[in-house]
Amino acid sequence: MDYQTLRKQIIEKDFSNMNDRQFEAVTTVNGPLLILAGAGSGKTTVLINRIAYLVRYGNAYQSIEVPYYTEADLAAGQDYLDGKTDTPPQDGFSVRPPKPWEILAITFTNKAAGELRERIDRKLGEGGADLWAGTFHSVCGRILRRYADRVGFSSHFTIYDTDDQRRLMKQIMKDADVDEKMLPHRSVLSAISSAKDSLISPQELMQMAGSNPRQKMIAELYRIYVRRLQEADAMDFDDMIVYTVKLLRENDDVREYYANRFRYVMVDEYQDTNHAQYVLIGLLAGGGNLCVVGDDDQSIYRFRGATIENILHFEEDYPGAKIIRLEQNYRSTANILNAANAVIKNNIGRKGKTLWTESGDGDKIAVYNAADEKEEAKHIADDILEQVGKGGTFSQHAVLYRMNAQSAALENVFARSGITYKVIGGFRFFERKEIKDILAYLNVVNNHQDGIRLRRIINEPKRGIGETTVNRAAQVAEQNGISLFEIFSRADEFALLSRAAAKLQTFCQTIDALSDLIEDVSLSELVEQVLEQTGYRAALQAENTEEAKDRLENVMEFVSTVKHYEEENEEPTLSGFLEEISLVSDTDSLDENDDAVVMMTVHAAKGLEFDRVYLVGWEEGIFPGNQSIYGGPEELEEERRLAYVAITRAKKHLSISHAATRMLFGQTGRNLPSRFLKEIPPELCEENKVRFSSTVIPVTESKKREFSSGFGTFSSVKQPSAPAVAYTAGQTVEHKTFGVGMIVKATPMSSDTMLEIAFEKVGTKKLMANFAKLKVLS
DNA sequence: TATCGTAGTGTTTTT
DNA sequence: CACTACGATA
Repeated sequence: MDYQTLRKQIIEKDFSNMNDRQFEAVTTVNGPLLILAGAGSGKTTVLINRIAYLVRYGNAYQSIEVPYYTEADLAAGQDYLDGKTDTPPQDGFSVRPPKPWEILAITFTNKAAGELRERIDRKLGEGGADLWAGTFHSVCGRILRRYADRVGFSSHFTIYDTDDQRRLMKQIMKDADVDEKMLPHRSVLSAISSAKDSLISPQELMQMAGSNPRQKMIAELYRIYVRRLQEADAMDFDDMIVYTVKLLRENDDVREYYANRFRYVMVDEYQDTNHAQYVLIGLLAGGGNLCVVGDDDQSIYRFRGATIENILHFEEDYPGAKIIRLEQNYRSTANILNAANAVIKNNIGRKGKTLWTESGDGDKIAVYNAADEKEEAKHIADDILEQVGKGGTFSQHAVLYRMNAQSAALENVFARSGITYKVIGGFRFFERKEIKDILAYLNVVNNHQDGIRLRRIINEPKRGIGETTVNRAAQVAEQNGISLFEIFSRADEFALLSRAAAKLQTFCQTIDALSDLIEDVSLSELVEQVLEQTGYRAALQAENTEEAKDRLENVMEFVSTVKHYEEENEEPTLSGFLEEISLVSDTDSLDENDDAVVMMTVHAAKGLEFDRVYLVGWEEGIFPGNQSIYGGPEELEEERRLAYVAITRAKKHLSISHAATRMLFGQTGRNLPSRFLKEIPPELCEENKVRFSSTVIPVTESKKREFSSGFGTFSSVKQPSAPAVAYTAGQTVEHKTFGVGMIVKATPMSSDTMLEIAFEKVGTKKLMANFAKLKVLS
């Protein structure tokens, strides 16, 4: 057997766990490639294998005649990248396989990037850490830290979040005397954001505005906003993309450096890229070895500028592009998959594909009509407890809703039922007031120009520096083109500020002293010093209320976050830390090691999968939401894609529910079942599997008529009853399958007792006493 | 200047 | 409902 055939065989064996399509996707590495990957088609594995393939074999499989790489080639490649020679690798293709640091993988979350690195490490033994993997924002951050000066920022520029943007815009509009009633800052910001997503400059927006006064005003505010951000040495999320594009467009050397460095570029979730990101990808993937992975049916971020056109026009944008479709689903049962297919086929604007699976039908989809949102929650809680009682875990369950506000009703019931749960998204740790305060301090210490953060903390804790003082100082700063901080520190020079001058200058000295510490002291020590020197901790301690105690605890928690960061990073820096926490996404914090039911929005669930999924609030006006019902067919199609994403999260069991009446935002409304529910063929569903609810739900006459087919007619309600045997912590028991164990915790619930038992062989499990059929040994 | 109270307001989805 | 923003008062 000749060498090449042998080699081919080795590769085929190495990736023998891939199906034919997947194998093709893994080994097609040269030139543009679009992988249309349906939900659950194993695209993550494909991506990982593709990188592993590249690093191990280069382009060997396709261009078998290219000689096996030699030491000399390696050296040549190294030299090339070090800029010692201008000769690119021959034919534009690599002769030697690329190194991990020559591969760029853009993922949707930081967590996905981390997993990618880890799994590359596991597969190749090493090298994962060198891989450039991250979200658009973190990759841009990394590039910008290095070249920010080329676009007018310093290397430790600040990142403004939505709240900072809001504050800044409110200030700008106040300065410009714009009436918020006519033009809310919210709409200005969203207009600016979509302009940035499309790479439209303030000048261009002004031109586009023509004579429309409202549009002209927005463009003018945009111009000021951009300037103010630059003065503050700050970027918002959109800026990170915009300025990276600007950097690469205007600096040939930088563009060439990255385009040459990244010989292979991969972009996941391509359907959710916006125009700016699209341009960025084009600039980075100068070499043409671009592979994008996406699913037009899962495009759910139109509201933040994502355009499905990017995926629909990929072939035109990159001539000669190859398209590979992955349509075999390995995640869900046939019933779940068919339901998803049935729903999405009602959309018109799509590439069109039908997922199939070899797995069996599985459970039917449980459809449940609840009286109201409380009953809906109870039903789910009962179902989860039943599963856990049978030996299941909490963490295999997920509840998905359309908006964060819907979590409250579920949390209430879950907490009372003794269900361990975790809410992803909503109010985040880093959005708490006390945390934002400390972050503001750190940001100001890091960057004195940061006026927005400075305003936040100048009188927190109270220093007797009021709004009037700050506004006066801001005016002086604006007139002289000096930063607010500098005015504060030179307060004695201005008559207007004489009254507060001493206080202002003391404050500035404290900040300056803290800034001096950055070089000499560890990050956590710096944070300690900030808490100490600024009097923030002392002020909280002095308050002596429950709330202050709570906040103090959160502050401590924050300090341990800092310590954690220090341990995780080889060279921890203040700006690095601040950037990292600005860019964490909600799902990054998801840890599948703790056993808890996961609750989150459908958006947040993208890319995740669970054995048992509960979709709540499938009602007209909720899902699809009113906005989309009245917002035109495009909006509705996006909503349907969202439904498709929701359904395809489930592996084994899917439950969809809707409530006849729902209390939301303080009002009780009646909603009809969602149209998406009607799009699922009835034969796949099992309607209203009536169960014994643990509590009496009062049903009024009028309501009874509404859903007589369902809950209303079933009036038999099981009374809460104590379990046959009373269990207490400390008892030793025997379970049929788990063996002998000791009860660690016994939590009485409405009609049963939840037991936490430490088994000798299988570890700690949570069981329901009535289900577990335990034998008491002692 | 700080605090308290009330009125008003807005609520998709997120890096 | 829950939060914020603003205005009146101490």
